[in-house]
Amino acid sequence: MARRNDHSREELKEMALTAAESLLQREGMKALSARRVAAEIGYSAGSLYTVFTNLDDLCWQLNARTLSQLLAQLDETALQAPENCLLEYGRAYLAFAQSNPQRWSLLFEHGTAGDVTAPEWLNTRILSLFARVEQCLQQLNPDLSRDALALAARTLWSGVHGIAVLSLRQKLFVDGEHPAELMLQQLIRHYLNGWLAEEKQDA
Amino acid sequence: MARRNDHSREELKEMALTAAESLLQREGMKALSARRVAAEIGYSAGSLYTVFTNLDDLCWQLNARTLSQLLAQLDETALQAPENCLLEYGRAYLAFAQSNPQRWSLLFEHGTAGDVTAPEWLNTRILSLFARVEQCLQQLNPDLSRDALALAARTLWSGVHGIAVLSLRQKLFVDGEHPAELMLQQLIRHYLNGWLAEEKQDA
DNA sequence: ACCTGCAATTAAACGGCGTTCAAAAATGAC
DNA sequence: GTCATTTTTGAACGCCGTTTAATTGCAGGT
Repeated sequence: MARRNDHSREELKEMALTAAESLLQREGMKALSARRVAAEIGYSAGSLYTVFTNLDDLCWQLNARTLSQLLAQLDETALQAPENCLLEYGRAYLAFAQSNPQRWSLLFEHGTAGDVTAPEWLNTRILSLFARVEQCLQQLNPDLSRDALALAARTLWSGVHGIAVLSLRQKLFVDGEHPAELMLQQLIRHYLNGWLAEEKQDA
Repeated sequence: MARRNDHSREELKEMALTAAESLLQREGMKALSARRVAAEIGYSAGSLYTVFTNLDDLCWQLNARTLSQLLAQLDETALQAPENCLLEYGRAYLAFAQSNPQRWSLLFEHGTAGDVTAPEWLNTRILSLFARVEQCLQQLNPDLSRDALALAARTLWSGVHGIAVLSLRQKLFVDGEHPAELMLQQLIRHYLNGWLAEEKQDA
């Protein structure tokens, strides 16, 4: 029996999340069970329910970390290459998905079934991703309404996301060395071209 | 006990798939279990294993039907509006996702975990979706290599798919009546504009 | 009508799951 | 050392996918 005060509540939560991440990466979503996570940190399954309300809660907190790490990586690349900001963001997004397939899958596929919806504090982090894209777009096209900017950012990023999904699931069925990278370049280049051309035309 | 010869093997499979579809639509992916499907058609769970190798198999066969229905709906709209073919395809794609959220989710999220991969016969149907998009693109730009066409089709369709995913999962966080429809229009218009402009420039 | 062989079907079993909760263990205060 | 308090557990409940021995129902021969 694990002794009390061996670990504080926060420590326990931290240990559980770390173990869950490792388990997820090693053995995939199917292995991510309360019993196995507990076993990995030397506690019983019931103990997890003193720090998480249920397994969904654990997953969402895990997803919050994943999202933080993803955002951090986006910010890193942005510093290195401010001119091609959007392309670098896209590359980082795809790279993250490909090097962390399981965590990325959990991030976008958990809580999909039934009426369970992701908590707000998780969704706000997704919003902050869009904010970065909006910022890039605004630099390219400064005098544009907030709404139009928001819509353009979401449209472009849906495309990037779609490439990441289908590439990761191997549903593209196309030859070539790095098809996803090529597609990303084409999407961003062509979309921005069309977008800028149209906005210019309006002005 | 269900009597033998009440239903042929094929009938049994048909009944199971229909019941599974109904169950999926009514109660979501979590309710899609062997025991419940069997109960709905008055058989025991074990009987399903005489027509399906396992639950994954059942899901894939269900997905094959979903895909067929999706393709059929795409073809319908294509007949009605040959000039705006791509936009109509996109609308039909989004509409299908929104009116069949559970089946659509299963189609793209099943078999995501672990090493289990979708069977080839299922993937070939996805290919036939890309073929339709390629055909549209070829009409817009007849003298283009097969490879370039394939890549453009997949890039554009990844975008449409991304809009469908994020819209269905309510991860867009944007106001307005039909944001997905607007985004679809923008994506296709801008991407095609940029694409055509660039190809013209090359020629 | 009765048997018999065969195919269809089931019930029970196995191990695993999420979740709950009474009981047990470990602690800090006195 | 005792006791109240907090932490942790283990067992239980009702699910799950899957396998398999046993049972049931049917067709054909006599």
